[in-house]
Amino acid sequence: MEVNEKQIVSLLRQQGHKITPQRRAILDVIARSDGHLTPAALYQRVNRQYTGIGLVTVYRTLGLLAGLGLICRVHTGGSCHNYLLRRPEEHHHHLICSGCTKVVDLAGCNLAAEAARISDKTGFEIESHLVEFTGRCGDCRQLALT
Amino acid sequence: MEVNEKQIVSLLRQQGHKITPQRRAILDVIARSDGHLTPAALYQRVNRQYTGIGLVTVYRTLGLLAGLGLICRVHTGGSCHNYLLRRPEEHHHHLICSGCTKVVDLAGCNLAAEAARISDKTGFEIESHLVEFTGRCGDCRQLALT
DNA sequence: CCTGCAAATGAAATTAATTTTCAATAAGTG
DNA sequence: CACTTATTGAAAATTAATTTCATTTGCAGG
Ligand SMILES: [Zn+2]
Ligand SMILES: [Zn+2]
Ligand SMILES: [Zn+2]
Ligand SMILES: [Zn+2]
Repeated sequence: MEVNEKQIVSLLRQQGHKITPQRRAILDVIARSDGHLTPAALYQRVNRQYTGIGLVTVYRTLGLLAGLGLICRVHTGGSCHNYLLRRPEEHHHHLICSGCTKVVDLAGCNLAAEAARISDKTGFEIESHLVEFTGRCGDCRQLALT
Repeated sequence: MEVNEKQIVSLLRQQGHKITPQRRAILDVIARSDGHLTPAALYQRVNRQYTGIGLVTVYRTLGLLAGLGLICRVHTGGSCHNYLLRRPEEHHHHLICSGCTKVVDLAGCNLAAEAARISDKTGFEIESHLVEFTGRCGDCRQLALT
């Protein structure tokens, strides 16, 4: 199920990207890592085994891989420079336009059962959840047509 | 349904926070704003009507309000300093431990129907979605007991 | 095996967001 | 009114991420 290094390499080639030692090193470290890493943490790991691989290259490679859907990004809350929305109301979800960053509140949430299931399965005590849909609003789609 | 300024003020007082002119100004602007704002944008708006309110105070007030659940944060993708996870596989969701930031992949997703419904209702063309559950893992809960 | 060119790299500078520090100020209690 | 303590804001510090640009290099084509 998991995409292995060889597959990634051939996909990269297919897409016209070059296979550099740096990219190989990064892929290798990712392949042998568990869990998740910040770009900086990955940079450190890579440089424990290989030399002279720049942080910029790590950023660029991660961007490339994420863009191709080969790795995934996680918002780990923390101090992400988030946008703020007014209107408290109850818990709800968000719909964000990728064109103009307009945000629409989505009332209602039926994830309680799902949360309970996850809790049972994983032993986590679920505290909260975040759901965001991303898409293009009508306005932005109009603009794209011209 | 919405919490109004007066209610917020009394809640703040209840919690032992002081009601300063700065906080009033920020609350006032939030109350009259639509949609969402970055801290910087809010800062600008506040200073169009009031004078001498520092950006730091805006940050602090937003943090306070968000902490009390009176406003909400949105991750608008962009260049949030995200954490990265290995393992591509198919689309899936995440469960994040708020104690140790451990991330667990949650296989399966049954939000397609929901996405279609949202699309119909809002006119957005849904491109993707993000679901994150946050909770405390077994290990972190153990630690908390001591 | 060469050659040439576009893609990729990395050091350094830059941009940007957010947090910390700390002295001065002011809210609210009694 | 006075006192205590939270709050404020300017400036510095921290941190993350991107841009720039000269140099290097993968690899396609000969
Ligand atoms: Zn839009
Ligand atoms: Zn929900
Ligand atoms: Zn944990
Ligand atoms: Zn999903």
